[in-house]
Amino acid sequence: MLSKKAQYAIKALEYLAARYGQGPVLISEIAEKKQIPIKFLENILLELRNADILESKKGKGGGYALKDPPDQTIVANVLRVIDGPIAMLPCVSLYFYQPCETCDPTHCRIKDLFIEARDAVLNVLEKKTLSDLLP
Amino acid sequence: MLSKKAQYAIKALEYLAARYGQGPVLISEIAEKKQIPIKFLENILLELRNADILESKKGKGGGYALKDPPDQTIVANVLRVIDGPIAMLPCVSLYFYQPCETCDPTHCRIKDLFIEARDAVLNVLEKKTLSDLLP
DNA sequence: GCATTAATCTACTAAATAAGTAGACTAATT
DNA sequence: AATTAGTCTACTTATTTAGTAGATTAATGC
Repeated sequence: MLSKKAQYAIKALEYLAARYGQGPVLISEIAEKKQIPIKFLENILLELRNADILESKKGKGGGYALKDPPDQTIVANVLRVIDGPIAMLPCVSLYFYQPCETCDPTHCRIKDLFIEARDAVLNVLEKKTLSDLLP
Repeated sequence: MLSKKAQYAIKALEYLAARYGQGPVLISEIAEKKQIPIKFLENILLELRNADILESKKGKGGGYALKDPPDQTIVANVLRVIDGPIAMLPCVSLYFYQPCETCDPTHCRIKDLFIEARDAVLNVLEKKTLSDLLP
């Protein structure tokens, strides 16, 4: 399951995707329209900005905007920034790989199974972008 | 990510699949061979038994065994028993469905996306059985 | 250059879940 | 009756999740 944080992130990005090319959007506006606790949303947007998914501007006329066009912003990357690995086991994760201490590294059938599962999800989430969330 | 509990469950079941048809296996044997804390494993096996995935026998000559043959024991069901939903959002879960309060129920593009992701994983995990874990 | 606006940063707190443990109890054998 | 081995109830501890508070910094407009 995605965390609440990741769910909020997707909703906020959906909103920013709809406003893409129209200049910065206030955190408060996103929070109100998408019903997200504002201080929590601040943290989320900051993380997305530090991951180069968003850009921000301070002061009057400031706010947040997508760094790249909606069709360039890949859903899998968003989820990785907020929730970490998409794979179901550390030993089959592409971006958060960690070797498993117990299982035989030469050939593990459990590993094979979860590589298949991982590839199946990634085949969807790596191809989907924020533009797929727009009406 | 799967919980440690689910990872232990898979390993224990892999062991029991290899011993299928050879009578009950002791918890202590599984715990030792698969390097799982024994008291924790007790809880796990009990949950799997209550979910009709395992059967058990008390007293001397007792232990745990698969209820059905390895090729009838579906991995997706095992994961659901231990970790709950496989879907990434409550509103797209088949067995643990919960409506989302905020989003438009008539048509939600976020929902559509995560239905696609869910179907992709289930297409793997519903087809795999414990016999796919055997050598 | 000062006031205002709005994001940034540091540092918490509370609640829930994950991971594991302890010990008494029950059922089946011998 | 003694032994064996799973069952049940109830904890504890650590980690993560979800959210909050308040001071700080940067940009803009006058």
